[in-house]
Amino acid sequence: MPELPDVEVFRKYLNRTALNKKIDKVEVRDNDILSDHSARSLQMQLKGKKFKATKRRGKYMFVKFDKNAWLVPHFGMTGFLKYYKDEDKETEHARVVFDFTNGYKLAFDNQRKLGKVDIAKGVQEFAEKNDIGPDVLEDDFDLGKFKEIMDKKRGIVKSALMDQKSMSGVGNIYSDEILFRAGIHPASKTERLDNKQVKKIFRALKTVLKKAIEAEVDPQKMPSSYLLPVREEGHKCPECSGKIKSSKFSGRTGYYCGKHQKQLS
DNA sequence: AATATTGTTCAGCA
DNA sequence: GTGCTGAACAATAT
Repeated sequence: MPELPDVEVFRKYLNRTALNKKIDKVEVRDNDILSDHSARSLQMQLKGKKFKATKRRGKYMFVKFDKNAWLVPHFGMTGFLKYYKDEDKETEHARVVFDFTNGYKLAFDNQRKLGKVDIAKGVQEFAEKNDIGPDVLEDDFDLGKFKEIMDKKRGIVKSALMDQKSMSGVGNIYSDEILFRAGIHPASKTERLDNKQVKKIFRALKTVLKKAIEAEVDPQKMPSSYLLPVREEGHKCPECSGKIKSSKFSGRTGYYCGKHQKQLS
């Protein structure tokens, strides 16, 4: 699940549930999830504090709990947040649980343990240290900037969009959706795209991600002309008379329409 | 039972 | 050194 729109939805969820509640303790149920710091130091730093504000950069979420101190959840391939009170509401793979003094808890659920919970001094500092590119939904990520980045990229365009060092936020699912809307084949070489095509991809990128956030990431609420609700091999293309195909691109399975997304030679 | 999976990192290669 | 690709990682579903 967790690409940019998913993380944005989780961030808003945290904002309306766990913000400004006093933290009583932190339960670390799986140490794989922690980055460098220990469970003990996480507990010591957070006890008695409140989550004060949230930010997001690409697929990373930032939760402020002190001056120059942010919790940084990252979900990996699976995961979400859950705020609850009763034990029986607890989710199956709650790896880190924040207990609040009001009796509620916030769980960082992460089935496959590829997610991480880190601590940073700030968004900028964390982004530089971890080489995370500009967030694609920021206002200053405009067509000029996108063109500049794409000009430097080689290889298949789907991978270029998914390279978090160049720009952050787009993953496997949404790169498919973006290229589907732009009518570009996922395996097109980035260096072969003309200005018009780059512009088309840029437009699609902004629209698709915004729409997904609006739809709260529910495929059923996405426009019916989108690929997402019908992302399976052999399905009829919602845009034209073509059929949906799938194939491996740089090791990831991508879906596209065999008719209106033509491969560049 | 082998194979797939929404992310990131790193070895291998050009 | 740089940049791209594919395997590995973990746990579960089909």
